[in-house]
Amino acid sequence: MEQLNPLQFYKCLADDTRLKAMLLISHEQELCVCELVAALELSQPKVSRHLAQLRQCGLLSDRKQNQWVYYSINKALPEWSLSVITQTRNENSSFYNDDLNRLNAMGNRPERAASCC
Amino acid sequence: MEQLNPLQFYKCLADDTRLKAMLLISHEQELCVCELVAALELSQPKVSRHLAQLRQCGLLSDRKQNQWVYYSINKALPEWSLSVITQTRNENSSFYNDDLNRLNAMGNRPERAASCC
DNA sequence: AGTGAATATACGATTTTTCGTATATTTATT
DNA sequence: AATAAATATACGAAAAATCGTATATTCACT
Repeated sequence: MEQLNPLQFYKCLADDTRLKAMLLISHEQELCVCELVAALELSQPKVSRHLAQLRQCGLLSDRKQNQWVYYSINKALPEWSLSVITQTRNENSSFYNDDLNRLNAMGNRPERAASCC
Repeated sequence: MEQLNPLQFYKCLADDTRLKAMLLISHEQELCVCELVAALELSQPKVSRHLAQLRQCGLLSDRKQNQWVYYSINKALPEWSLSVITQTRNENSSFYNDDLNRLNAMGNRPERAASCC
């Protein structure tokens, strides 16, 4: 288990698919693969591959529920990197706005189990 | 003249030479090419090429003085990106500390003209 | 057991990025 | 004018990243 270094962090953000996935997940708290496939209009293997890389580098966490895998921002990330993600999301909504619209227009989105209570 | 988009910004940071150059320049206000060559222990064309890319993308400004070209963080960058650079510099000093030591150990550094007064 | 949906992975091909080396340009100095 | 230092650029080679396609895996449902 090694500490995230800034070069590895920025390499993860330096790809259109990965950056948009990160910003969408940050905006929505968590998303499953099929939701990202719909939002980004990309093939399932492409999206899955990039998510696997983000998870391996420690930027994303995943949880399985039924047949779905939900990805979220890894809360154990260093504070500076969480802050970078949040600021990028807040100040660049036009960069991923079309994707967000497609996500909201998507039918048949999987239902989350209530987290508790 | 087009607006910096976050993907282009992070692509610029996703290279060891460019990221370290950015953090060192941010730390030192401005540096010339030969200072970065000494600090990073890299060839002059390699450093020059990466600095040209950072300038073309709008991350750096340059000014010429005598035979030297000084690079500094472009103050016209969007606030979020300036903040990302500053936070990355403040929270990752171990990433560029060896380079900073070599810079400080460098002899014959060019003298800056007093900026004014 | 069989089917279908959601996800992950393997592998070769392609594209993109980076690099070393040589050379051009500019400025100061002799 | 000639030389040297600092910097920039060109170009083909090498390395790295990405991709499409095929296929494997897992789980729910019948």
